[in-house]
Amino acid sequence: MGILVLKPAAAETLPILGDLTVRQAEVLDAALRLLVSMGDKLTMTAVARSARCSKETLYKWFGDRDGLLTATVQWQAAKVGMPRIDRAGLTRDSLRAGIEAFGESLLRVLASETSVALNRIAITHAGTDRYGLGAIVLENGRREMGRRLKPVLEAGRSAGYLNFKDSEAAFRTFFGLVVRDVQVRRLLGDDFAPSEAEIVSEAKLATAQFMTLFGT
Amino acid sequence: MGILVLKPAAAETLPILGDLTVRQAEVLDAALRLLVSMGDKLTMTAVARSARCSKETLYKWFGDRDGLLTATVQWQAAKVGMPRIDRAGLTRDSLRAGIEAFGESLLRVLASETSVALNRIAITHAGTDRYGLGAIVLENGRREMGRRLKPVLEAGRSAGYLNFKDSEAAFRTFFGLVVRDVQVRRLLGDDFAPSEAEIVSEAKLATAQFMTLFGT
DNA sequence: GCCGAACCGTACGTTACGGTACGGCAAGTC
DNA sequence: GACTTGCCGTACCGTAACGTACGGTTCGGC
Repeated sequence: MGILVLKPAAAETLPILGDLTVRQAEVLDAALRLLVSMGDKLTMTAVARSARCSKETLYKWFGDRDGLLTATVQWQAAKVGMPRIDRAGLTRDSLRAGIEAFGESLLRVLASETSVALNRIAITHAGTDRYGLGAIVLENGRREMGRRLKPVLEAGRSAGYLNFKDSEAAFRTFFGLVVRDVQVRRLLGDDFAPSEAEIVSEAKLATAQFMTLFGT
Repeated sequence: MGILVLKPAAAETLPILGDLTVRQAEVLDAALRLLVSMGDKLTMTAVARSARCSKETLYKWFGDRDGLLTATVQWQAAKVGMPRIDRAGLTRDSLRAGIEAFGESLLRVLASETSVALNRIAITHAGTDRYGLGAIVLENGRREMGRRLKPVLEAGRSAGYLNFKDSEAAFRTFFGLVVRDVQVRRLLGDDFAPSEAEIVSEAKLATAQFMTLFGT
């Protein structure tokens, strides 16, 4: 539906969102910047001006405002990279280091201005839009993180370093220990933001706590 | 500002928000119901119709749309009750039970439809409104919870049952252990919601984990 | 160098909603 | 019983943003 069935006649395409031209990607990047700075007050005219394209083109490509928003969110969500942890040659230390690095990355992303803006827009539209921005953010954010870390946790369990019943529950506990109230406070506009040093030390602490709870 | 300096000439007032008429409270209740069902798409006309009052009255009482929204959020936020834990005759068991009850209540509130709607609207408006809905929700929600639980944690430490440096950090960890990804997922429209039994058992687990990390 | 398609820039129609103005009514006061 | 007060109901205005239409322009293909 909508954006996913785009069939651009042009040449160069990007292997994402079901074929986007580079021009379309540029437009989405512009939209993303505006989304971060203007939030939901983003207007079609502003996007057109910022991306130096016509509104007619926007409507032709993305259908309507929701379509553009959806494409933009998907575009960014797909770009976010969570580290893939190496499972070969697992030791207690490498496991711990891997989990810690993952926690750092998680916290860094969730505290970022872009993530906050994206989640804001998704939350705003949650419940009352047909494209399901919330579902997209959930799928590419929280769910994807789970998919990345759980195999590692299970490998750690197989190696006898970790002890838990349900890897989903273990992941959710790790998520809670790392993120705590940071995301909600940022979403609500609390103007605190963890420094890079704090991100590192908080991820370290959370990992230590996680190992205390689930380590053998 | 705005709503807080209301000087209604009428007789019966409520000891909140700087004196509200019961009629005004009725209007706010109606607005709250509409806020839950319509979210940010709530319209002044709809509120007026639902509360069976005129738009003119709405504007006279609350100034403008943001004023009404702010008053509604404050109205509800002030109604939410977190348990005040008894600090007298503290034992290991009573401490644990108190923390656990607090966790239950916290989770129950944050997972509720009303809380989700309120936080959605506050997040939507965060950063770009002059009344600071986000700040209000933060102050009456997350902050107030901290103010309630921290004295208890400190009492537990004084009694030698708990061990931590910073009570704020300890509270944030407890928050993370209890809430985990529940609030964000609900905000994003994930249609899972913990049952009452799950709320109880999750709070119990989180408390146990918290005691493992900070208990003596 | 010509053709057609895609695209730009912009002006315009439409709609929805915030906010205001005004007539009427019911209740309390003198 | 006239006056005041507070509120309802509704019609109305202004603005802002969505979505469309159209003439002019670029650009790839031959």
